[in-house]
Amino acid sequence: MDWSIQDVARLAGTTSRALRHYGSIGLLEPSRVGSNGYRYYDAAALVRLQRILLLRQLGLGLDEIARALADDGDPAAALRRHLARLDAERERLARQARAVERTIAALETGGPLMAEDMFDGFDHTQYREEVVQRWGKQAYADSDAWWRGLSDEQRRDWKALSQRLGEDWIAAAGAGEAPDGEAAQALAARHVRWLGGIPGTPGYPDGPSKEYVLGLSEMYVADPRFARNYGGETGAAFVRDALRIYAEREL
Amino acid sequence: MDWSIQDVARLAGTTSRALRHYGSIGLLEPSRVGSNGYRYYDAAALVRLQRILLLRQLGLGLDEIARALADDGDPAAALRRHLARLDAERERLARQARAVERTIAALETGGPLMAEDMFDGFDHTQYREEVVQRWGKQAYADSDAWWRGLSDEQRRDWKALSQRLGEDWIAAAGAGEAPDGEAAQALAARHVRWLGGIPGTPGYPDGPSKEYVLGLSEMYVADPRFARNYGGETGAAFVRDALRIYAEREL
DNA sequence: CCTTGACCTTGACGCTGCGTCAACTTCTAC
DNA sequence: GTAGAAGTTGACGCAGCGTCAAGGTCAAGG
Repeated sequence: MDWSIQDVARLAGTTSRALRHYGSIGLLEPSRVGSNGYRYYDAAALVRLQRILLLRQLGLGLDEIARALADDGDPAAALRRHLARLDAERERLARQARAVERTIAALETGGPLMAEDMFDGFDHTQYREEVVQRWGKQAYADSDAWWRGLSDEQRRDWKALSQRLGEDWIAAAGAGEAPDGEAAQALAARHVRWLGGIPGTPGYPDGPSKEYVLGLSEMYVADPRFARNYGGETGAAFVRDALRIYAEREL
Repeated sequence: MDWSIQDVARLAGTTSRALRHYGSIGLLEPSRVGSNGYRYYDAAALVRLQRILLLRQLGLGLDEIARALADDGDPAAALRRHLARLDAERERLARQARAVERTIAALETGGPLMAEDMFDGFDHTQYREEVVQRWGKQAYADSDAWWRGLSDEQRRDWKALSQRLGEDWIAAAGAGEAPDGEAAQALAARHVRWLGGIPGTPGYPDGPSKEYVLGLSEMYVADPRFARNYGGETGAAFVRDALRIYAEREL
């Protein structure tokens, strides 16, 4: 008992083209192929197709569907991963929407700021190049959209927070604390939480990955623009050591 | 005073490939091209590039950016349209997320419902084919995701609401009301609001479009499955007439 | 038996916004 | 003069099919 490709498409509410596509990528093979090349599908194939279509409607990619439906795949786990992605995407869109709103407001009150924004942009892009190189364009665009979405007050708060963190690091280094000591490790934990609040950091929103923290801490030392925030080269080295220890222990 | 493609890319924080792409689609031409084929950009081009990149970071497509930056384009209007799209997309994702959550819950409590869901799906797809034909796959997928995202209680509520609407139509038709009378027009308004609550309807979430209402009302008459909900062919004709008048007047 | 029309096949381009080779020419500096 | 950096024009790749194109197959009717 089997059906032609058109029958199946109608039954399942999809198209014959999609079925051929699924066949060509090995996601759903016809149960039988006639000597004339016609594809035929049996009930088992239909069940599998229903599962595929359900997962598709929920927004999963075909490769993930394949993994989820494999013998050792776990559909529920795949769905949970997907849910996390959906939430992240939704947050991204929310940030972008806020950025768009503020841009509209700026356009309407301040006139065409889009040109005057230039130099701010240029200054900004000294960092951009590096961020993009190290962590990808998406990361930069995300964090930039996040920044644009903040209000002036929120930006002030953020700057103050960042500055206090820097000052505390400098103070700790100046006080002769040990990088693996309690004070430095507490600062490291604060630093990682602070990082986690920046969208676009790899691993957001679960918190930054170990590699990211390690790479970043090296950058603090290597790059004078960052090092300056932590009291120059020696201060940055202290930050790096403390972060490295923290990352190895906790991440 | 102009810059090479690499200079511009670095200054603006993008890549030479992107600049060439913008050139090839006519979005940003170099201000000058050397006899050797090298591209050079002047300050005006840089300003335009900054605008382009700003809009890109806000998520606009290149074609919309082109329109927004054209002489007769309105950047603020483009941004507002974009904002509406962002919100719609966010809602879509929210619905999809809810659907995913419920599917996870169903998977974990009821075991593998994904197969048993089949027949419900098959029954469902009697309509699917037509909905897809008339209003596109996206519309169907949206409304299906919406339906899956509802709780059992919400579904009961929805069904009750729909049924009451149908009963009220039948009652009005039976009472000999005129399609352009106050009672019928009030029902039509209710009907349109009811439609507007179904995601995936063309025009959602602003309310259904006039064409959609007109087309749908014809379908109520033509298709016995829908006509049944409104008291058969004569009842459906009454609904159609009332809706048509309402649509012409109000939409 | 032949035609018509519905249904099937494989193959290939299109969409979005570039990243990423590839193969070559040109400029710059030593 | 030559290495190396930077420039050029193609062209493929990605996700998931939609959409021709060109042609073979099959059931029904004249």
